Amino acid sequence: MTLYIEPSSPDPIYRQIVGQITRLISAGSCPAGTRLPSVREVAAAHAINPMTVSKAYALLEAQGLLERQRGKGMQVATHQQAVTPTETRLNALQPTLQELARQARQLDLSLDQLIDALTPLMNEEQPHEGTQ
Amino acid sequence: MTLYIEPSSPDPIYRQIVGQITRLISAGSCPAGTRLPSVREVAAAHAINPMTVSKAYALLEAQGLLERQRGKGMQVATHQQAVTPTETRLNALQPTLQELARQARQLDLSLDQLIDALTPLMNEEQPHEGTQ
Amino acid sequence: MTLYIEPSSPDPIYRQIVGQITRLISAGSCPAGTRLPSVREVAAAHAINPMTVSKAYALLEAQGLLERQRGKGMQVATHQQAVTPTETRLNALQPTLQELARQARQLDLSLDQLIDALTPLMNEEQPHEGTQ
Amino acid sequence: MTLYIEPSSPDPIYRQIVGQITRLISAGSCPAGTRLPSVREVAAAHAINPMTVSKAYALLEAQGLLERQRGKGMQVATHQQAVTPTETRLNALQPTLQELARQARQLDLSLDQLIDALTPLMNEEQPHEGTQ
DNA sequence: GTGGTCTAGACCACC
DNA sequence: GTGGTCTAGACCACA
Repeated sequence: MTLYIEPSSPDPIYRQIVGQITRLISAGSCPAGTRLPSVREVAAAHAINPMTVSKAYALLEAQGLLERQRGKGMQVATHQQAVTPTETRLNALQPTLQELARQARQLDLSLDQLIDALTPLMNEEQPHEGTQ
Repeated sequence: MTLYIEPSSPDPIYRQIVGQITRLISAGSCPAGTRLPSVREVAAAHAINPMTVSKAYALLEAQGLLERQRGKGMQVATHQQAVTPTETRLNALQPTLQELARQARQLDLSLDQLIDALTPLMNEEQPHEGTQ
Repeated sequence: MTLYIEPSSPDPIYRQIVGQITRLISAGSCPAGTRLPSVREVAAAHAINPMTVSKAYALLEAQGLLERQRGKGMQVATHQQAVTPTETRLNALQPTLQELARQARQLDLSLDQLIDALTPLMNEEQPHEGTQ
Repeated sequence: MTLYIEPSSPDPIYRQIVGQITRLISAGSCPAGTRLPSVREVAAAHAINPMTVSKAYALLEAQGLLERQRGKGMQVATHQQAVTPTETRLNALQPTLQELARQARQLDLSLDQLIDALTPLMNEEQPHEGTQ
């Protein structure tokens, strides 16, 4: 459960956190019950405001993905499915896919060119991942 | 040079305009010297405030993509290359591509699954849109 | 990083701000990372509308001279050179120099006359100003 | 009496015309009675709007520098001094000189550097001159 | 007709 | 606290 924050990203830090945790859970990388790093840990590790981390956790709790254990921090909700079905995970990717397709069309780039550009990005050994 | 505005999009109207024009220019759809629709035209056509359009144009001018012709409106900067090379256009797409790859890896989706999801989006006859 | 505004100047306030900050940065007076006074501070200090300051900052950001730190204000872009080389700074002065030379030639004034007129202006202790 | 127009200059076309003619007259290059090219000639020669030329001529007439001869165009006012004294001509240059000094100080450039940059501009054989 | 400038005010998002 | 976004309205400058 390592998070990667990009402070200069166009999308806000709290949303980066929400997005990453959401995806890690639905991919099954964090089984139900997994303990999350504390707000302070995350804040210190990335030199960001604890309020920002707290906001992200609160949103995830409101969505039912995380559970708060008083005095012990947050954990992945126990009633979480083991793994979200592939179709559901693809749906979660739709907005980004559509955004990409839109920009590619405006830039007059073909599907093949897209695939060529995407392939190395998917294959390369990434530390883990980045912005969100 | 038709613009498509999505007022309810998460990203602001002026940025939608900036993004679209930027891509249209680099795709070669607007050769150097092309006249842009007037601030008032765009504003009236999309029922938005002229200031919003003006702001987009001012930013594009600051970036050197547009030039002002006093009393005659704005045009695509004359020192603009006819068409931005494919490589450059692919570079412009990098942030979105990386974002997609990161999300896909976090969701534990494969390159093939990505391609399958992307293909229909690139092929389908898009009605016309362009959030950015 | 003190700004001097001349509300009655022929050139607009936002452009005075843009011009001053641009020159301060290229003279090395504001190393990369320097925090800028907040929009509201500047607006209050000079009794001008915050939007006017904001516009100047937005343009400087579009030119890549400033960076936004979300929730913390603006700073001089980190990829900014420590000090712009003399040659570059002289280049920034070229338009004004050429303008001067043109006018002087039309007025049938010699280089020596120009220098005599310029010398006191460069030596005098300037109170503080900066139309742009 | 050749004019040089720079449509993309920051200062408006009509002001370029006014400035050039004013300076040429005060330098003695256009003795009293010299006929000026017609509004249409100037407009056609520089592909600018006749209204713009007309506005410049009207301003010069209002200042007493030009006289309108009905049906025959404009000429340099007959009561014009042969040559404006040097001091007066230097005064006309003051705004540009001050602007230059201000920018140079903000750019942390020295008087000597200014002179070095100015010297070639004053010596070079210029077609005649440019913007204004 | 074109764009520009500034103001005032309301509201949002982020940290 | 920071900046951002948009609106509405008034007025100016330029061609």
